Amino acid sequence: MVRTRIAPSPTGEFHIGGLRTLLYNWAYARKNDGKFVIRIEDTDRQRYVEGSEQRLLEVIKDYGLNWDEGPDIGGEYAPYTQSERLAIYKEWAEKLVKEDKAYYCFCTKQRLEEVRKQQIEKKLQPRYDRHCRNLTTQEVAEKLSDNVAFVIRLKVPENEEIRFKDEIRGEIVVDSNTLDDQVLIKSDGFPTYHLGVVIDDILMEITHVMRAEEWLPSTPKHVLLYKAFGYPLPAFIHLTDLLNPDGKGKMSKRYGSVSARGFLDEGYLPAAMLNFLMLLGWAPSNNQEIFSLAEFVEVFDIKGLQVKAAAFDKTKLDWMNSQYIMKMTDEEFAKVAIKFVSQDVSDDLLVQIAPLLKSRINKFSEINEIAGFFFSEPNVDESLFIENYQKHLAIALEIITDLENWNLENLNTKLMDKVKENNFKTGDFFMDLRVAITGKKFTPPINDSIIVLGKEKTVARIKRVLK
RNA sequence: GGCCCCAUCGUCUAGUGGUCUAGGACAUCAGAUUCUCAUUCUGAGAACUUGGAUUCGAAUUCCAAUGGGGUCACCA
Repeated sequence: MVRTRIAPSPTGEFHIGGLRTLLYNWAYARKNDGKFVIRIEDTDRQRYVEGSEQRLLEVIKDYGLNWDEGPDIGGEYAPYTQSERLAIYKEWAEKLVKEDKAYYCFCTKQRLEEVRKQQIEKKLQPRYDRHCRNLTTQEVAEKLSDNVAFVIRLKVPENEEIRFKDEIRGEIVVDSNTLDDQVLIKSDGFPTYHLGVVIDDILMEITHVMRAEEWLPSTPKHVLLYKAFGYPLPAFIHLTDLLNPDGKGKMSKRYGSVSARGFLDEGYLPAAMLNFLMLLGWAPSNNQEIFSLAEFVEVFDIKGLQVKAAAFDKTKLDWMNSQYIMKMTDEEFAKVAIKFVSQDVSDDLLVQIAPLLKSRINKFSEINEIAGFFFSEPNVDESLFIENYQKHLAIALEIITDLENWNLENLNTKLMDKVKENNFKTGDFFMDLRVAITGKKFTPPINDSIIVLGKEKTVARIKRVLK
């Protein structure tokens, strides 16, 4: 049975790249009738952020995704929070020590720093000098009984080729001599990521480890650990990192929000975000662009995963989002829009203006800019008017005031009749009307807007301009 | 710097030795429709990093250079 997982740390907001990793893991489990697991890796108590775990779970739900086992719902392999599994890590690590695959290290932080400094001065690679690697059992026992602070380190074998297969990159070979004796258990008794992740993936029977490319360099250590514990390797799949829009460096806050929540707050639709994300680093063979979640699960295939890191270009995201917005019903549109409108407006009004806005916004945060004049009376800058605008407005006012059947078709014909009758330039006439009503030169169709706005408000706005 | 990964239009990508005068999408530009803007439609420009090797034939295989990314913690 396929079992995938994501293992986020509660250290802040959930990163958009993490959401993509989650999406692939989720889809792969769904496609293969497997299980998708969320495990909280909270072994760094320094960086722990209160409440972030809760927010993480919430944002995943808000994106419309779910999980089969996790810290909140439990499961067969509970607990799913690493800080609740400390005894396991300790036991497993001590077993490694007994088998001479790991060792106690009593070096102080100061000594470590000193060693590192000297290595750098001598232009050597900074790494642990294995000072404690060959302590006698006697020495270890003494220090332990003296309560000297310690860590447990992995005894990386010498002169060994470590091999593993990445499902999308092929075989990767690393010389064990380039590896440091990784700390497994920290002096506070918590495991490091490397220990925790391997033990839990073994215990939780994770079959496919799909994670970001940044983990690739530490995978050899994990391979060593799997071997040391005597378990077979899972399938490793290293997903490309997400790069900044200019392709320079891992995606950072410098170019805007990078949190999964942030994009929702900006007015991107969950389905559009997911659709955009699935195509960043994965492609189907048939060039299809728009995918529902269900379709994605249907066609998702590890073979389509990219090996080259992708730049996160918001331009295409905006287009993608606009596609989803245009497909919404007016009611769906209103339901989302109301969360972004800065004033109190009725649901009914939003449903009415929805058809005028759907093709005009890329994301919902733009709604006040494009539709603000529906919600409150705009300021009108007279310099926007064309010469002799009073004449245009006076005529329009007359027509609108006398209009009996308040509907678009009627308004269109009556207005156009007058335009022809007076030999106005159509564009100029409507531009003046537009500016008087909205205060802007770029707006939804003006007659449609007038119909929604109603006679009373329209008349008042024209009169206000005419004084 | 050591180690690891990678390299097709500006961006996301299709492409697994001949059908590639390299396809699609976004973006850009031009045109059509239109009361503005947008939508929609039509069209255009735009790429195989370089150098070797293998082969009758290479975007596709191999090697090297160059370039980009990642990683080198008692963080994940």
